[in-house]
Amino acid sequence: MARADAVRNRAKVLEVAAQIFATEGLSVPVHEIARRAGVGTGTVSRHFPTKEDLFTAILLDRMAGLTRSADELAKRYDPATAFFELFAMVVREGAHHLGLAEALAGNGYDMDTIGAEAGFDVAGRLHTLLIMAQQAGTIRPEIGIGDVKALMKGCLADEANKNLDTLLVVITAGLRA
Amino acid sequence: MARADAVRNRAKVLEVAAQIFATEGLSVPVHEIARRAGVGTGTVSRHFPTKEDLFTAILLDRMAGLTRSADELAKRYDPATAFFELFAMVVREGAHHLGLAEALAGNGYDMDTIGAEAGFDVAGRLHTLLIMAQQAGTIRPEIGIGDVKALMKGCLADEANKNLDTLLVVITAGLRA
DNA sequence: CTACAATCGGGACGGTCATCCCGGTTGCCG
DNA sequence: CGGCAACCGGGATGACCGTCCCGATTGTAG
Repeated sequence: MARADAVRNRAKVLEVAAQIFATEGLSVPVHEIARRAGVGTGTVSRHFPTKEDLFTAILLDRMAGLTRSADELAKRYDPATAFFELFAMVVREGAHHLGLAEALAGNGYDMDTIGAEAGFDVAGRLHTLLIMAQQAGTIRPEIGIGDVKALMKGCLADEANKNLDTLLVVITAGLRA
Repeated sequence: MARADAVRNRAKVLEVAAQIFATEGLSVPVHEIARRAGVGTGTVSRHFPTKEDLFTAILLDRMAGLTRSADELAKRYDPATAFFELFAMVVREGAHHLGLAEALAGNGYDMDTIGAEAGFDVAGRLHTLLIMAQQAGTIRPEIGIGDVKALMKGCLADEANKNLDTLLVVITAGLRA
């Protein structure tokens, strides 16, 4: 049985790391995370042998929520609406989570693979909705999932995040058939 | 009068660095650039005291061409057409120049400032065309230059660069009033 | 051709960071 | 309450990189 303090420390590290990754991105040193969590770097290393392990754990948590939302949208709305809603949801999530945005921007973390392996395949859900909407004739047929991801990255690149809604309007208008 | 070999070395470094930045991005070590140029790291350092100096020199060269093209477009076409052409031109330039794309994506280099100081203000040209096109009623009025840059980054984020034209069509359609 | 100064090469230095390791500590079972 | 195994802290280690420095070299003026 794991010791109580070990469980507490693991949770504390996870909580602090999630906060830091969200506000300051992935380039924060592990030592800094340990310091703010009030533990030693060794403690972080033991629970998450690699910095990537730590971030993956946090990522999966986020993606779990998105996947659930995706499924709800899919059954509640028509494909195109569900697609655009999910698109906006992912982008908004990334807009106030710097680390997530960086991961989406492809700084070494392959979110698709990570998510797919854990059953939280957000990209897959998006792709399915895209194809369905295209078959229904509501989204341009020549669009690929790669184009969609590129546009998502564009939204996340908006530093100010002030005009996110404007961008979404433009992109939505452009994607519609 | 500068020594002939110094001139040669400077040119060689510039040429090799441009090639490397284009194909492998900005994270290539300076030592590697020196090695491939057949010179010592000291030689690189002397001509370009900082890695940023080296990249800036290359950047300015690219931006000079873009600025010239921008001016031609502006006098040959109506604002909206010129805007979209310039947009496409910048994106295409970035598509086969990894370093340029990274700089646009904001990895520490402020292209706008660099370009403006040297008189190659691509962003400024783009902004002017945008406003003119908006006054002519051909582009949505709520768009800001920040939105435009975000969309540009999106295009450059397309790893495959296969569907660049598709993306441009989508974005153009979305931006039009 | 000679000598000197500009230039060169590449190793040294300093800084950053992720990961590993180990002596000290403490929760927990009996 | 005692003892041990699991756990803790944080310093040590090693990798990477940009920049600086200096002894060796070489172009060039005279």
